[in-house]
Amino acid sequence: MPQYTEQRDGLPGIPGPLLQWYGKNARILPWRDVPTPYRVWISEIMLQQTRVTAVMPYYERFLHALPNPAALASVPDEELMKLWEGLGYYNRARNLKKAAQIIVNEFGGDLPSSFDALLSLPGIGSYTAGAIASIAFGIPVPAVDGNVLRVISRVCASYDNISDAKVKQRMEQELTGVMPRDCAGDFNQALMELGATVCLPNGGPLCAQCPLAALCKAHLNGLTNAIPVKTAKKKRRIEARTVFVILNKSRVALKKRKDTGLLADLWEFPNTDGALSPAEAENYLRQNGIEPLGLAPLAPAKHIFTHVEWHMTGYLATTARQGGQFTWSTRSGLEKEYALPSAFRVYSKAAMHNLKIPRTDSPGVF
DNA sequence: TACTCGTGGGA
DNA sequence: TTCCCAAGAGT
Repeated sequence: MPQYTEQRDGLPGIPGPLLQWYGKNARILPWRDVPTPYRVWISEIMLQQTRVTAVMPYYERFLHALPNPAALASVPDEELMKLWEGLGYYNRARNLKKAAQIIVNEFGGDLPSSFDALLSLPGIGSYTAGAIASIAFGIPVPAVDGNVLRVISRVCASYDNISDAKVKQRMEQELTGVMPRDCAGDFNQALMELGATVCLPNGGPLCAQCPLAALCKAHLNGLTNAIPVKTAKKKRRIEARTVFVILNKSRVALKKRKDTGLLADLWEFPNTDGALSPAEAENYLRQNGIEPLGLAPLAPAKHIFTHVEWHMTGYLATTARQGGQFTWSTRSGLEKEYALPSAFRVYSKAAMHNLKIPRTDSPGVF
């Protein structure tokens, strides 16, 4: 207990210098412009495990297409996925829609203004509930994300494992005690901003620029390299797959993924386990109702997910008939209609390239 | 608790 | 190349 309170006694000194620093160094971001509850909500969901630069091209487009909870609640799933295409963690978008339906049906169309009600919505956990409550409603609750865990661990020189959920819960309690009541949103954003731009991970903190350097125990004791402590990540497994770009005139074969697991319910090019030889590839096509006229190998490709790595072999095939259990998409459909995950990007490019100029079915053109 | 769920950028 | 990881949540 003594060591515990001693570790934490630096926290009350944080708000003053931190808020002063934030006043001068806050980045100009689209979602900070007009922080309405809906806009803050959308931004916070997009930013989960996702960098600011990745969110930028999606945010305004999403807000324009779906400007309020009612619009989000009634958007067709395919349109929703297309808006989210390439951003990853697609369940975030599905949970947005589910939550919007609850907001419309149970909260009169406006986001609820209490931490607990926000927390009850799909896709909103303790961090996001705290962020919306504080930034959009001014409620003095913490919003502890990876940045905050790192910053506070270093300020306190704590060797607690920040991967442990209990450590996060404790930090939320402690921050509640020092949270300025009149500017909770700025305080939370300032902590995150400091983590994102100054108190960088992996031995890269810019302590010379840090407003908390004078009271940061990790900095004062040369421990910023060792803190925070985090559980090592598990190694990825490797899966070999063979992907088919099957063309018929100006259309390409697509298939909808199953509704569970990785990239659930998104679209894909027909593909199967293993690295197939040309003979095996031709066999696969016939078994799936495709009589190939031409078959040519495409460049191999790799796609890295969090827990899996796809090593892909590709084939470009032409067929005289739109057979098989496939959906045949035009170039326009590929661009505007079907949500195709980034994992298939190289094959999408190959398809687009070959759909661009209609040409005769000849293997020689590849 | 441990695992799943995407993607892209930087060291 | 390889690893880390980014404004996490759900199961």
